[in-house]
Amino acid sequence: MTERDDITALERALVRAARAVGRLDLPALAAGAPLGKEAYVMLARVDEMGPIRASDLAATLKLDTSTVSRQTHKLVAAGLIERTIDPVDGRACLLSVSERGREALAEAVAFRRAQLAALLRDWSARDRGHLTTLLDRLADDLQQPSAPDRVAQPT
Amino acid sequence: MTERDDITALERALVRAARAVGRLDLPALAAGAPLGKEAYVMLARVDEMGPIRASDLAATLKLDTSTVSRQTHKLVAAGLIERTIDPVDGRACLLSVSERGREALAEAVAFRRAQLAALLRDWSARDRGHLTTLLDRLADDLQQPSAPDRVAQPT
DNA sequence: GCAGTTGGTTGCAGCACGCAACTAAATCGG
DNA sequence: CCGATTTAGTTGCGTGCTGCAACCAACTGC
Repeated sequence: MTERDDITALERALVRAARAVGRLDLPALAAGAPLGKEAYVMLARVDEMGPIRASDLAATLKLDTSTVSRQTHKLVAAGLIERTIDPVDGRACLLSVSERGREALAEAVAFRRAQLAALLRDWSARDRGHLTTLLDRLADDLQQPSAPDRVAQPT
Repeated sequence: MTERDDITALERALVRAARAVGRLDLPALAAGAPLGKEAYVMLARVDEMGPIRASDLAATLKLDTSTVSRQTHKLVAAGLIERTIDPVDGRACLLSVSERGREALAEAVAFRRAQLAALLRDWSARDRGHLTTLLDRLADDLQQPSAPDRVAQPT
């Protein structure tokens, strides 16, 4: 029974926080954020995973390839991403962050960091670190392990 | 410098976790979840805030009244919410959860709890509690205090 | 070299959302 | 008490992200 309430409370907190985080982006854009949420996530992923195929990007983001295709096209059009043909496979393309993209990403990171720092200005470093650790672990457990998509499938 | 990296890491973890939580819903629906994310949030809010006006609901959810109007209409059509005219103001309506709605909500809560419990099955009660506390505080700080929408406005 | 597979793009549809225009009901001032 | 203004909610319109399915082009295997 304790665990029951325990999990329920966590679920509530999770939904609430996820919502709050998500809603942070709309006003941020109005306030001059350089990149929208989706562009930011995608650009950051491309940046950290080096030249990467569109399909691999889609896989790591758990998005449909069509969605990635559209988003990357936007980023290419904006000059933030470069697309080169994969030398070992003529139909694939390798995505990498351009110089402009790197700048935009740095700017976006700075903006978000400042925003978050302002919002959490009275948190202790200890609590921030703790939350970071727990969130990373949570994200890992939510995606990686046994049940990313399937939740209750006997296989 | 330490704080700088500290916040950056937290921001990354936050985005990742929020994304993971959000993406949990799509497969959940496929796996038989009773309520979509939005319907769930709205129904839960109506449940906890008793009979509530549409405009107040919109305010607490930080949504446009038009969005709330549409969503609640769906819920009413589904028989999960009852809409009565506010006795003290003929243009306002009071929303409350119907009996069917209460059942659906309970079912949804149970589903989500089970899902989460499965995903976090090897977490200690201590860590779960800690995360819950931190997330609640985070959600509070992200919405309530000084900077819910405006992020950098001198006022 | 042809059949089958795989990477990516595009048409289509669904959904949530915000803004603006609108209706109806309340409230205010004369 | 009546016209003017404000307020609660609804609806039209446009936008953005998303997945699915059909499609094209390039690779792979027999």
